[in-house]
Amino acid sequence: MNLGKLQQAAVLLFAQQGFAATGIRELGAAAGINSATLYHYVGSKEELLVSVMKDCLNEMIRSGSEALRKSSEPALQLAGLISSHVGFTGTNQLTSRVAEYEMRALSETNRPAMQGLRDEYESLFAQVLERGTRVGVFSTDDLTMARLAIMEMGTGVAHWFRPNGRLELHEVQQNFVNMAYRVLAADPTLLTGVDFMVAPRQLASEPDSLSAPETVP
Amino acid sequence: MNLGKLQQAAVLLFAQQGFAATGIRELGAAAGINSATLYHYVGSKEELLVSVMKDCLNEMIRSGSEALRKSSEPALQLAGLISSHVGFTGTNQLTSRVAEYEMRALSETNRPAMQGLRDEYESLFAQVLERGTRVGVFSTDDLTMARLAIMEMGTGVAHWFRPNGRLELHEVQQNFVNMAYRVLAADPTLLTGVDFMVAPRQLASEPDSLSAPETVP
DNA sequence: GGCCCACTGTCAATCGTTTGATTGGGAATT
DNA sequence: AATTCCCAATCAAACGATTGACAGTGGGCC
Repeated sequence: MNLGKLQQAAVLLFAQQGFAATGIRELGAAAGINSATLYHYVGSKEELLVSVMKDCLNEMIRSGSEALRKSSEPALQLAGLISSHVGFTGTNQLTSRVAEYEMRALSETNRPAMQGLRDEYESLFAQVLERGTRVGVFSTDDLTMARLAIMEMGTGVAHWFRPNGRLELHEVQQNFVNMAYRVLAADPTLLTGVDFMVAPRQLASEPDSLSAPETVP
Repeated sequence: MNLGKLQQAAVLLFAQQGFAATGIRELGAAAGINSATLYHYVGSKEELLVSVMKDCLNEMIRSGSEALRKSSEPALQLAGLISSHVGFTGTNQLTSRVAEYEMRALSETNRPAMQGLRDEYESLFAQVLERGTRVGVFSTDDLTMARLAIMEMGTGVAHWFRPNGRLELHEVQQNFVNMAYRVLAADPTLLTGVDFMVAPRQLASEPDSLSAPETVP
């Protein structure tokens, strides 16, 4: 037993039922330990959620920043950033869903810090879009709305992507870069022959098998 | 006191803290009644959630279907459908957020019916996109992903739109239609001089004042 | 002998729900 | 018009169950 295993059990249950609806006895049972033993690994139920969210957001920021460093051209930076975003979201579906949905479950003690990380991550997109617009590679009626729309559609990948499904993750990444380019009226030929793809890392908190409820299609 | 007022109080609390984290005493206090009185209006806490979700999804389907009937041209139908979707989401932010987030809170008794309504709504988009692609007004690498992306970015409006903010709702509707057209490589001149806009209705469950937590920007 | 890890058992608090009693005003009957 | 009746609306109180949390205990392992 270790924190990672506990996080996995927590993420699975939090994603399925929500933080508030998940009891610590349930968490313990899923992790194979007694509910009291849980307090040897984490100080409280909320602290467990915080550890998951912190790991998630930090990795998103790290991966996104790494993507930005691969080029100085805004259009290519955006491609890398979206590739990172979609790749991470597809690889860590449940964890990123928990990090998105359960922000409201945090107490006033922890929320500002987590919201700060989220804001920091979103600012990566804002910066790239602003620079790209300034140098003229992007064109939109409203840059703020374009940013929100692009981020949101990437985040949505967590809701429907299935490994071993019709599409490989790298295809999804590529396609979302294309769609974002269209939204921004960016020149898609800028991408030819350039490797902007970022290989996503799987978090310790992400359950291996996606035993999520599956209404077989 | 009536069901609508109760729904409003419920939606506000469910949107802020989630269904599971909201107690019926809290619900009663917010509605100005005793927790026991609540059971004269609804059979259970879950039934209260179901009534909200049912009203919400039914109105989304009704409004979307109405938009489709205003034209037989897929590109214009899509414009109306997106306008309806964004308009509804912006007008009923909290209600649609609850309907989206709290699907998992439903018991096995109620979830299939609600999920069925959601599927029915999504099929409106699928049909229009499929027809538009068939007649050649839309062009995408992957139609399914485009549909998911377009729907998701519209749904995201519930997360950031603020009445009396920088943008009017009709501007947001227009802009999202434009962005969807770009994603689908549709000809924007098809829209000139055509009134595809759908006026959104406010649900009884939607709280009037958006007294949501506001970290003043 | 120490040091972890895991257990049992228990705590007050809160959960969703039900009960029983009380109100007030409109409908029905006299 | 006066009286009786009814029923929706409301309440305080309490139900058993469950919650998050923790103190205390013991069994392995070094």
